[in-house]
Amino acid sequence: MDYLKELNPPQLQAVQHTDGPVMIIAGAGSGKTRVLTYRIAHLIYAKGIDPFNILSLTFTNKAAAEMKHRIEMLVGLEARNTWMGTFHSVFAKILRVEAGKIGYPSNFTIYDSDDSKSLIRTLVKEMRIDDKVYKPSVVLSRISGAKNRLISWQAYQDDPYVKADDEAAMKPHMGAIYEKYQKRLFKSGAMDFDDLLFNTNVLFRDHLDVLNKYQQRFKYVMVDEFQDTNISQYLITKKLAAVHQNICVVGDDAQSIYAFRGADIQNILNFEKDYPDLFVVKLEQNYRSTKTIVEAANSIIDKNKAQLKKLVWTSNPEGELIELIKATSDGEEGRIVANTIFEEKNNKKLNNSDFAILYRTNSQSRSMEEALRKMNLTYKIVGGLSFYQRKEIKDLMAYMRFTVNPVDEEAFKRVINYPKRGIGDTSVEKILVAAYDHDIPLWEVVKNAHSFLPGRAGSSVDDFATMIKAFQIEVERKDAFEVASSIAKQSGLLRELYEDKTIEGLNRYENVQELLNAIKEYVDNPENEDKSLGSFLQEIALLTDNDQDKDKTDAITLMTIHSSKGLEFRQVFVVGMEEDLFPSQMMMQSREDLEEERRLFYVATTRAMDKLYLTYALSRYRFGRLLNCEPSRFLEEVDQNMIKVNKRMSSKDMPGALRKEGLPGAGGFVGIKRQPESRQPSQLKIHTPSPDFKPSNTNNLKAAQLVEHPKFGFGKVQKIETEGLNKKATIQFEHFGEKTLLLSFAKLRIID
DNA sequence: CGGCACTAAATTTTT
DNA sequence: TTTAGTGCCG
Repeated sequence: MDYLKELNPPQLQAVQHTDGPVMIIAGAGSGKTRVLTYRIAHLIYAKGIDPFNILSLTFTNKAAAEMKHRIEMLVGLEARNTWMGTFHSVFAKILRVEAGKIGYPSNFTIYDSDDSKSLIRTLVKEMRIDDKVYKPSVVLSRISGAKNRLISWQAYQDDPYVKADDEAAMKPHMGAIYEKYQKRLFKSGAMDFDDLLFNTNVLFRDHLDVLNKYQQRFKYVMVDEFQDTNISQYLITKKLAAVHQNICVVGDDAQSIYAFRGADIQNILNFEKDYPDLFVVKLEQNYRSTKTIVEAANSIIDKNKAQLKKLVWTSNPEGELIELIKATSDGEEGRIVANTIFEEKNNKKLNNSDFAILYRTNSQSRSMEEALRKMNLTYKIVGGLSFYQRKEIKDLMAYMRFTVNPVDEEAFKRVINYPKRGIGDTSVEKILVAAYDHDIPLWEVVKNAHSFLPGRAGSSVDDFATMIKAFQIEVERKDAFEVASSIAKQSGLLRELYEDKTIEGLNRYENVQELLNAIKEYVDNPENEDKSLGSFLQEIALLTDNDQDKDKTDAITLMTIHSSKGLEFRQVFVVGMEEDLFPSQMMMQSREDLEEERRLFYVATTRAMDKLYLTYALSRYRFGRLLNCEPSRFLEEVDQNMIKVNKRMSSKDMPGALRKEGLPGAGGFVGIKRQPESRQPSQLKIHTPSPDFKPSNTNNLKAAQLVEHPKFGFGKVQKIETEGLNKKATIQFEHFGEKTLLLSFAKLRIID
């Protein structure tokens, strides 16, 4: 077969070894997507496998779409029948079909993290506990962490170690919030992102007939970006593949950048244990980048201790040296980048789309945008504040959500008094309390508002209910687009925006129109069989605008390094190479965190095909204040032979020299010295944690290590045990005796 | 109940 | 710097 000739030997092995468990370790730029698509094509072509029996899981909708497209080119339209999508979207679809089995309505709402946080905020308020201690984001990430490890709220509360940890962290109500949160979600007919995976696990655990159905269906299972899977995801795939054992995972431990979200590199290591007859292939030849870039990237990742050994190499030409650029301010950094792109475009006859500007945090896009605009360079921003996070979009979506699922509390709170219809906070509160006290569905209260709310407010709610009922009737008869347009008009939302003649108001109005266009597109797309509003909502909940990149215009791409994974560009600028920004200060709590940041840097550098630029500024606006910055430690970690310092810099300003002597003044400002290496607090405090206490990542904690616990003080690790999914450490504390703590939750600082 | 003015917090990454 | 949340007054 022709297509097999286009593959190198390891790639060929990966494609042809179709049966049994397979792990493909794919270095950056090693043709991973090609292998995956060819493998699927091979299954269909050569092995005669029905596309219906193939499941491929990815992490982003974009990756799924891209793969689908490429397979279609190889195999033709039949490829549409393979199941391909993100973990979240595939299992949301399955859950939608099977929802009744676990007590959910099939039109359940999917809460995004804003909804989740808002719910947590109300719960904390209701419980009358300190909202400074129980910040929504903190609580949510704790709950999310538990769910990713498949710890239910019951298990959470039953575990004495978890309790001890929460108490030690001065957050004893965490378990109670978790419980209320889940119950409230259930009552609202809603699942958050983590529930989609958690509940799939529950479904497969409690309904073997359902599990069996999908096991039979998915004879071949493939997982892309395997290094980013969390335990919950891993167990789902493992269960699905348990019968046929045809599971193929593709990943690169060097590109694991989502540990903060529960991704667990252990999955890669465990994989070998779970499948003893595992077939492993390493793809090590890089087809993307120049020798310079590949070697520089290798020199970076070499600094990491935790990694699988592999040797990425390329036969591509040497290429240009990496350019290191110093700017005095973030503004100047932007101007230099814009100028350089302008020159390179002219010199090498490149398109805008050949360039990418990558940064650690979304907020850095601003100075870049300004500079690009001044040079009249077209750019597009990927990610950032999502289209779907805009208020006006969320408002209209909330109307639609509430129409389809009128017990959705978060949607209710958004729309009940917007546009203004004279129903204030007190009335809303009364409605919610009524539903809560009598334990009846929210919608029942809204429908019979007059019996709970006398007078004006009551009749306003009645009118509101009448309106929603009218929408619901439309949902029965019309497609998503017709209903959505009708909702936008009848609710008064469109009028409200139309009357706002400010520029932002105009923008908002246009955004709503854009959403309606998107719905029209959805309805008109023959691939979508179910054109109901409910179906659309389900789909849209898992979309981010990273996914809708149908831009035909030739534009420079601006995005975070995280969202750049899997992409490539001729020339790449990695900007903001500064200490505390990249590596991020928020991340710098342990060696593991630093290694994750370093992998992120590795991902950034390996996006470049021809040329890489690293830039940093000596000062930068943050929180509206001008701060002095220091070059990133990562700059020293790159093989210096691969770097040329931009002319603007004299050689004595090399980052190495800079770091030792502090920064020369930047426009009159004196560089700040890095925090003295204050790892060890010299004096032992017993009850109160050290002032600089920060929990370490304890994944690799070993016996005999010294640790500090915020409540129990200092201690020595006696032993580490693994019990199911959880690792426990027995620690002998200096003043508190021996304690056993659950590592996934214990806040421990490793003292090295 | 709604609007205005003040304060506090946010900028780590995403399904 | 910007946004979101809160409190006070009409």
